[in-house]
Amino acid sequence: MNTFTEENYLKAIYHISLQSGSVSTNQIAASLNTKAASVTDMLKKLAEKELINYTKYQGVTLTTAGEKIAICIIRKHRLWEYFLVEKLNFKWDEVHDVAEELEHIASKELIDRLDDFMGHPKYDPHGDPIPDSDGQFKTHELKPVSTLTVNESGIISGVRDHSSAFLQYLERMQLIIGKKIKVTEINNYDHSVILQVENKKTHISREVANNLLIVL
Amino acid sequence: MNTFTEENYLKAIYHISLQSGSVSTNQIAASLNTKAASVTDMLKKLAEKELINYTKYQGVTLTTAGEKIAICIIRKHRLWEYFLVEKLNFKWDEVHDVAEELEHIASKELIDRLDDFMGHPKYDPHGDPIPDSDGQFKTHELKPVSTLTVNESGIISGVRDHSSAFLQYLERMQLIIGKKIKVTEINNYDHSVILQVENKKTHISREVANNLLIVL
DNA sequence: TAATAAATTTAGATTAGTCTAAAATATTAT
DNA sequence: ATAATATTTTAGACTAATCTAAATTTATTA
Repeated sequence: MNTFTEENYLKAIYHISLQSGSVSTNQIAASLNTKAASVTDMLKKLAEKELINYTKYQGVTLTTAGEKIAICIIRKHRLWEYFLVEKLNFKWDEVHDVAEELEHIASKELIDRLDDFMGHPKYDPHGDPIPDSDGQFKTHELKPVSTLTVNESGIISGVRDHSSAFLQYLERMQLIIGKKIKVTEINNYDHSVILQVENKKTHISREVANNLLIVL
Repeated sequence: MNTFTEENYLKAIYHISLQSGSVSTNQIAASLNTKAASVTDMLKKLAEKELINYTKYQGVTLTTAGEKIAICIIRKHRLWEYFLVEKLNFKWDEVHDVAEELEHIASKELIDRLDDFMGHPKYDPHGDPIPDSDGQFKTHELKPVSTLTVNESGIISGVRDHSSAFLQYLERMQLIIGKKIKVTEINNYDHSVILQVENKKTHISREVANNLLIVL
């Protein structure tokens, strides 16, 4: 088996590669709050175990084996987040750190039973898809609110920023997963957006519109 | 905070001291499957942190601070065991190893909410008491079946051996927590015991009778 | 009570993960 | 194309936890 640290590196590489394809040493260091030198050491170790493809100075990609582990960790993370919110009444901005610990509990039996217990949820509390026990998952077609034009509408289905500051802001604004929104106005000057949410109007900045995701 | 390893040492010291008062280096080494030399190193570290009272060659006891941590770990272990059995349908002989991992999740909030979720259970699946969030707990007066005389009866309420072999044996024999038993015969030669359990008679060895605990 | 045995501690090494500072390589901009 | 800059790697050191082997202390027993 792999150490917590190895698992965290694989997960970080997976997440970064979803956005930028190949992954650099510095990106990993930034994402894990560590130093580039430490990352290099770990990359050698992971390459030795054939969990990543690594050539000096050229960045890394996950091997099939490495990706499988990364997805397994993500499955665990998201199932635990779902559990914490749905069963233990945590708020969606409070669960990340605890799930970071829980995701490293090894037992596959545990996570599959937890999945059963909760009825095989497809999305976690932030709208991210939960891989099934074979690592399969489907993301719905998500678009930032900022890509909508006036009169277009959609259903809030995810976030691009998972920080608790952002999540708390959304909760305060009642911009919650599952709610239907409609763009009623876009400010030409600062690109801020006015939304119709149920019977209220809500004004959000371009930055918020960029980080709030909907399905049409 | 303390490392997993430190927590495991404190827990081991706590458990051993319940049975034998003061705790020796070798007892700890045996209990943690490690070597006496490693234990000595850790004892110095724990003494440095004032979690144990330690004088060279004289064995150790927990300080108040150390005991508090040990009880907190035990609370977590037992609550998770309860969760695994009651909510996720694990068998009572399957939960120990997973709980050994789960008990090291730091969040106090998590464990208190888990406790709420399950309705503040007082005993874990093996009959061991679950400390409350202040570390308080009461053990019921447990006696081994082997201390009963003919015609005495009691309710199965705990075990002294937590090995899965023993737990599986008890399950197969339907000697399950909560069941009422009555001693109908004691064999003078090998001290084996015949029990009346519901409408069946069950014959158990002295060793089993020693490790099976009842309340009167 | 001295000799032997058992338990414990010290000394010195090892592994995993991390770090800083310096060296090597890659990228960019003139 | 080459100098300047940025990125990455290496070298060497540190901490936590472990180990074996040797030394020391305590306990036992003859």
